[in-house]
Amino acid sequence: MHLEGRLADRDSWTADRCSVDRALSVIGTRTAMLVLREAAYGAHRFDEFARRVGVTDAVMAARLRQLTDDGLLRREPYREPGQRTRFEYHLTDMGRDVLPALLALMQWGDRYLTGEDGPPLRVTHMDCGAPVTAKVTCARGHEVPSDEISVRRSPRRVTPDATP
Amino acid sequence: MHLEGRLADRDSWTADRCSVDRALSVIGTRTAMLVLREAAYGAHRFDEFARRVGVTDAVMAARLRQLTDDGLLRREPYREPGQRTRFEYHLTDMGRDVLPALLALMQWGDRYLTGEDGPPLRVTHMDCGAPVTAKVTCARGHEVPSDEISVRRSPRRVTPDATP
DNA sequence: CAGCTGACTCTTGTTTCGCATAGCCAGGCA
DNA sequence: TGCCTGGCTATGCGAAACAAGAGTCAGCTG
Repeated sequence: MHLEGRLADRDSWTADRCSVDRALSVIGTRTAMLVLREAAYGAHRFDEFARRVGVTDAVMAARLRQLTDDGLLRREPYREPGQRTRFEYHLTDMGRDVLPALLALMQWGDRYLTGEDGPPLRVTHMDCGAPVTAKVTCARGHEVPSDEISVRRSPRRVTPDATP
Repeated sequence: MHLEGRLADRDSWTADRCSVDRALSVIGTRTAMLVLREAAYGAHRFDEFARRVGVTDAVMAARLRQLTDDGLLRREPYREPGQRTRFEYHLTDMGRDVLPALLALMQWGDRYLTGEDGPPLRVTHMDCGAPVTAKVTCARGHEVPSDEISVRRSPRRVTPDATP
């Protein structure tokens, strides 16, 4: 990673409240990530989340509430025959877009933290059967190693008033 | 995401101690991620980490120790003229490979959690200048949306004893 | 030698996360 | 009516993360 422009002098700035930090304040807890994992696997209902994540209903209620408040889940009423109305939890676009981060974490864990019998799950592309990974790529399709990444400050958009 | 084979019956299994969970137990704290962010930006020395992450030296000492113990950082002695020997912290391969997850988080934060003035940093490919993102792709190069992802259990490799 | 500095370490709160337990409340069922 | 069940809430507790401040220790400088 190469810092460009004013960023190059690392003594002159800090990355406080950067996007990584902000993201972690929403999905930085273990249970938040695991709830999103289960939602990606297709879980929708309270008891399913609680059982599969392996937490008590109190913790799960708190986490589901936080994630809906933050906009990653959407509550939808449902009604089993002979039961009262309850709520299901569905991923919003915001929640679904955590998937790359989740896959990147899984991949890293697969690679460095599984015992000798390797990754427990295999993730593939349904259409072609090839294994799926989270890759760092540029918009032109190159896979980008860390030493080819350039970081600079976004230009402040001060309503540029595009004169022709 | 589609669960295949025995996984399809979500009542019959739970994903406890999956790779996501394992990964979170190593890099699941806010400061661990931020230390890796700074290391990716090129930080090496104790006071630089402490200052830029914005934590006390006590917390930083604990975090650097944990990350070196876990194998994400490597301690290397250095000596400033007229100073005693001190240590620098460098990313190992294991640490560098967290980058995709870090970028995915940054990207997600950029998209959903920045104020109206948008992402603070622009990340590009040095060679071609195109923006860099963490994408979910298959080995054949297709970009894979979440509904085209298939998950199944890895075949247990029980020393298959390949008889010809 | 005394004093200083930088990298840690130790101690003492405070906050947050998660667990355990108990209680609430709507509706079905006896 | 009373009981049961399943989401959800409330309270109290232990563990961990982090802050704040003091202490340690090696080696340089005066």
